[in-house]
Amino acid sequence: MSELATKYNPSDVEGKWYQYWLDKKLFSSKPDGREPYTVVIPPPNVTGVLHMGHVLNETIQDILVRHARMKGKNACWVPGTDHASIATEAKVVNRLAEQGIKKSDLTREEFLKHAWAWTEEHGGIILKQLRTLGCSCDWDRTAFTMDEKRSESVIKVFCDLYRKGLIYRGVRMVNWDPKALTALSDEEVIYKEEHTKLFYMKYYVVADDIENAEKLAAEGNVIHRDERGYYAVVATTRPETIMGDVAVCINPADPKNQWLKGRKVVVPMVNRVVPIIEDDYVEIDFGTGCLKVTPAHDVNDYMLGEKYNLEAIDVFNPDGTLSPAAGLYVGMDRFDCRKQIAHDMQEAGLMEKVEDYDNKIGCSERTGVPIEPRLSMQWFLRMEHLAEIALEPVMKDDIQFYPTKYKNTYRHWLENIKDWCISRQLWWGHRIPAYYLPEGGYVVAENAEKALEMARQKTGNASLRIEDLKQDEDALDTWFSSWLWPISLFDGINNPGNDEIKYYYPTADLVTGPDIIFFWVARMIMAGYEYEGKMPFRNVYFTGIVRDKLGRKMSKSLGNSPDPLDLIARFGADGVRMGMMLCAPAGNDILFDESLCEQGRNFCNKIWNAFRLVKGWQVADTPQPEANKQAINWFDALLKETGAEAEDLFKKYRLSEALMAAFKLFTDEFSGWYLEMIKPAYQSPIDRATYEATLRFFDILLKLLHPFMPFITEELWQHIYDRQDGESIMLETLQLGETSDAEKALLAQFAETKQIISGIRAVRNAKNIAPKEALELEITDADTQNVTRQPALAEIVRKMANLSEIRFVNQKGANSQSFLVGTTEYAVPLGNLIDAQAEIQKAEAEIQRLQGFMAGIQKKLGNERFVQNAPAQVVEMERKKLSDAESKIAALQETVAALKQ
RNA sequence: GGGCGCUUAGCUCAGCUGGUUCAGAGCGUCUGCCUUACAAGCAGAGGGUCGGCGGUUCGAAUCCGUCAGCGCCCACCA
Repeated sequence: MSELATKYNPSDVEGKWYQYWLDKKLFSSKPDGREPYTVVIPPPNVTGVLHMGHVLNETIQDILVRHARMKGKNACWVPGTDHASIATEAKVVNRLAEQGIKKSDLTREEFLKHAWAWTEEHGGIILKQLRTLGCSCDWDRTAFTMDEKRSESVIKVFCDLYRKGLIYRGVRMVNWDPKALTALSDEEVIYKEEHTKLFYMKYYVVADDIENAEKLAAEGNVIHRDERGYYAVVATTRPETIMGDVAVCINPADPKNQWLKGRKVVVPMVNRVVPIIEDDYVEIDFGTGCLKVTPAHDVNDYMLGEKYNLEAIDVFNPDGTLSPAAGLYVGMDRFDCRKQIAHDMQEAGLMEKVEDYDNKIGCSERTGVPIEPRLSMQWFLRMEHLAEIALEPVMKDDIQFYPTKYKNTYRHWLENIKDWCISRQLWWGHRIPAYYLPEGGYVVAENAEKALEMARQKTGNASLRIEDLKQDEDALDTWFSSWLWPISLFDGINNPGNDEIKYYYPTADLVTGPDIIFFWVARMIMAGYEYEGKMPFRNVYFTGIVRDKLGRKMSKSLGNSPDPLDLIARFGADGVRMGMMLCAPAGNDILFDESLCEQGRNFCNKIWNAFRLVKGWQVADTPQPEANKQAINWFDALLKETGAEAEDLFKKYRLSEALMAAFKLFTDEFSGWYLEMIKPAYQSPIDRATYEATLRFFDILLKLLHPFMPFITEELWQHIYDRQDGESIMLETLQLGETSDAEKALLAQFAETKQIISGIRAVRNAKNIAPKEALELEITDADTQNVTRQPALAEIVRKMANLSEIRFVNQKGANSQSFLVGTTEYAVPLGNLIDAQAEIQKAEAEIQRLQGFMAGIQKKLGNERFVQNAPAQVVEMERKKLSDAESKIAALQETVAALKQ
């Protein structure tokens, strides 16, 4: 190790140590007597590839897991992937399309064969990528939401909820994705702002004449008439749905439209005669106050349809083209139809006007296409009960959210929850275990055999065969499997109360993005209480969204997302991890910039070089200098103090601050101060006691840093001492203990010592004196408690500031430059380098400032209400400030006097 | 349309229930150094009337009100 390169090369060590950890099974966890610490990975999509969001998320988890492991806990981080039904199915469909195969030409079995092939080909790539990041997952536990155990769990839970009456089937208005050809849950719809048009269309009134037209107009009615007759004007953004119109609705209190009450109007183009109905749902001030009612294609219209018993005419095919029921434009895409019908109505004189309009359109989260509200038969899960059991634990902080602001979001959702549409018209997923009977009706059962038994019982027909039953074609929503993840990973659904679930559940921390708080977090809490009677995790750490330094979301289309593997290749995994963590306060968005990784890499290099220095020393059995002894005591105290600070930050999940504390400890305190204090003169050996203490410090520092930077810390830890095969820093524990009062005093003394040294260096800098040139220091004799009265500290000051002498004097000589530390003045004699005039000016300015400062305090102390009301401590502090300022002024006045001589 | 959050040095952020010498950190900037661990470095310095206004208080970055800007979430105005 004595001929180490001056620069750390991560690629030399990362692969080596990861393999070592794997070979020695260091990530593996089995239940034992230790306290468990469990984390389940938010399963990435099985066919996904690593992006910066993952890097953030998995780095945080790995830090927490490694930290817990080093606290002596039995850490278990379970990895796995999600089948991501709709996303994966879409990818498979696309690939098949490239090969000229249409999904509709395949049977379910054939399609699934392709899907599994795809999954095997691409599946798990992301898990391999996590290894390059250093993630310490127990890979033997790798699970998949569609593997055998997890699938069994899902089906079992479905059946259970069905039997409890929480799952039902029915025709409802659902969010339909015309591209994926499936229903979606409300959570899978995202609203996008869009510039559209508002079309004002003429609905002619079925009446030759309107009696009292003038009187009605005088009362505020707005009556339209042209050469063809009277008409109502209906505003819509979706003219292509008029073929499904079955009524026009007005607000009964709308003065503009009183004249329409009880009348009938003709739907343009289709010439259907429909009634005017009245409901106060309609906003009087929107458009013309006339709403066309299309129960099959709008949630609210559906509600009106139900209320007034109107027919629902579905004018669209599942793929969003016009259906035969439309009668017109059959087969045309809904958006082409919109343009066409608008044009045709314009031609036919049926369009009053067209305005620009900004609208929010619900789009499919996965395919991006606008959602079509559509009536269809779906499976739903009732949520009232589940919402109820999931709310309180979060409100009471049994489950703690970081940051807490998400509690509000969580509560709001649960308090306004709607039933969960859990069926998807997809093949890739868990098939709904409902079996339809030949004579109608269905049974729900874990498998076909059980279903058959139930069917025979239900029908009384003993000759019923399995082939007579038809299983539901639909699959379950992906989240219907992932909501069981913390339980199903330990097989708690299939084998309730087994040793693993008893030991590992509830898990400790969940790390995830706030974007899936409803999709996943809330539902895991529901399932946790419903099936284990306990919370699934104690803490939820919500990460922010990774953005670029301009604040833009990272995306493929913007091309602003760096490839994590490329970053790792350039900066090392430790460098990337540190770069990520430096900008990652919980819950805040992450403004990521490559230069942060550079900082991480530089820090690795710093550690590396500190190691080179220490390991390069010759060791001799010489007596230990007193100064070294004190430096060691000081650094011991500092380690304890910083260790406790970092520990506290860990508890608060302020990981970037914990890292910063460790970073500063290593860079500033250890490298900048401690090593410089004890560093032997060039080519001189170091005494053994100091050397060994230094190795011990290095060992502790590496442990402190290990959760953040696993690779370099392992590499160097292995080289500090001779280690046994199988040993690893990740298995070490770190206990530093409390700082004693004596140590606190020592820390204060060193703080002062450092200030003196910095003061002298500042003088050097200001006067451009080379570090090699030794200086002298004068301190007033009156300061009997000065830290430099201690020979060890004086020695340190001498060494670090390159002084030839420290003198205690009655009166300092002329021509010296001075500075204050606390209330003590330190003077550096500089001979003719001193510009007396400038020094006097500086000192006088400082005196003036201090006098102003004193005046303020005196005023405060002169205020009776302050002295009466403020705590004694605070008043005392003010008095101290006052007397300190007085001393400082005295010292400065002395300086001025000396300079003026 | 509701709700939540944010606004502190050039950038990213700490500053908890108001009071430890006229506000802190990292990065960047500036100055000087190729000093025999590290120029991916060292030493030092500069930089903020804590978004605006008003209030409570002996005392406010911190509490209250209000305005402005930004962000997020929820919501059935076609």
